[in-house]
Amino acid sequence: MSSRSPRQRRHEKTKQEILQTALGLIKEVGFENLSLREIARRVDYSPAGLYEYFDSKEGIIQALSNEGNRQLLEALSSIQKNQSRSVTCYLVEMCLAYIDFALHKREYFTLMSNLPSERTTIDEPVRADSPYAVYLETVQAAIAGGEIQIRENFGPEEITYSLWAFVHGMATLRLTHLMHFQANFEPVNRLSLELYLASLA
Amino acid sequence: MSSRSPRQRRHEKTKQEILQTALGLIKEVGFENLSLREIARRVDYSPAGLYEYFDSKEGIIQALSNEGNRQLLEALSSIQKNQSRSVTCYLVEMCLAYIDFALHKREYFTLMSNLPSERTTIDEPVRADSPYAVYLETVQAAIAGGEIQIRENFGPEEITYSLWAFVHGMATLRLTHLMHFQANFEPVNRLSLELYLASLA
DNA sequence: CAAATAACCTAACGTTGTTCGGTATTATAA
DNA sequence: TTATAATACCGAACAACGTTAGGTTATTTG
Repeated sequence: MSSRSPRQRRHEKTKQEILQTALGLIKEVGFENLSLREIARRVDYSPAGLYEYFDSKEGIIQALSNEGNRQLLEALSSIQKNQSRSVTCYLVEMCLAYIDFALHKREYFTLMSNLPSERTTIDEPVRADSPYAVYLETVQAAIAGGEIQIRENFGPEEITYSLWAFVHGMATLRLTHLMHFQANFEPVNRLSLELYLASLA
Repeated sequence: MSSRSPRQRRHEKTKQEILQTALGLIKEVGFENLSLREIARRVDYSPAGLYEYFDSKEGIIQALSNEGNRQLLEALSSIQKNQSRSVTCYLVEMCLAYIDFALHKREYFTLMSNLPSERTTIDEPVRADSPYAVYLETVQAAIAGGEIQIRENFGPEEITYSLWAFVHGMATLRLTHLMHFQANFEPVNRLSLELYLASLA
């Protein structure tokens, strides 16, 4: 698992320390105020020293985005396993889990929102380790089980996209326009999603 | 309409020139790379000179956001007048207009996405000149016409919110994650929205 | 033990947003 | 019309930023 040489181990360790510090800093001051120099101060390095571990500030952000993607993937996958009802029910829970992740790990979410997918065409394969893939898989299971019907120009990918857009909208709205709105959106979100999924049957 | 004194007129004019220059700059280099000094270079002012017209860089962004809000409002309102079918049909077109605005005037849209609403509670009144108000009005018309049914914990505001989240998700996804995806999303968006609205009947 | 590599720092460069002090220019009031 | 006040504008500076170059020390490898 960990690299053999002590040096490589130390390297990996401080790399993680830098990342965790950066994450905490984002939590404190927000993504747009993330400062490489402040990270350096907190890990007790000179600004230049960090460049031994990351190519640039953007590199740190990239690494954190990947980690966030991994965590979101994990959050979504754990839903699929822990329940045992209809597939559509899974779907709703997964959708709500997406929103939950956005709200409670917003340090990660705001990072990830700015990164484009490398898939440029419907013909290209879906990245297996993407949240989208998890949704797609579940939608396909729902179709196979007859819980969701496909239509003209509205196959599994289109359905998955629309669900993703729905929850992504709920999440981003909550974090931006509605950031100061005092209310629990979970019931409304759940109901909306259930209604939409019902219309796909 | 315009202020009486020549000085005030000139002031307003260069203010607009600054805003337009800033807008063009955002179009060129993106919001995150907007530079006050570069704006100053292009309008042939010293950086300090701009502070006679705006309190800060943020002030310029604020002004542009307001203008964007005005334009979005106009785009949405024009839908309502030019058509003459069912209210639900209006709604779909208005939703698609939101996405259209986001894609074709993304300089404005990206600005606006970062600004929080001042409404903090469901009890506070809705700002009349907000896109949300336009949607809400139309949803209420649809309810009054019997095209949409309200439910427990799912009144006009909740329905409007869910629609807004839906289209906002479609718009932001298209501009971030799916920015390089080569496809026309309009048919899928339309179909999704029609299905969702049908489930509200 | 020598050579090579990795780790780290100081100093600097070119940016950025913003403020201060001063100088013109224009409008207002006597 | 002239004195006073307000506006418009700029040069210079400040503090902060991301990044790079060059150099020094520590560690690993041959």
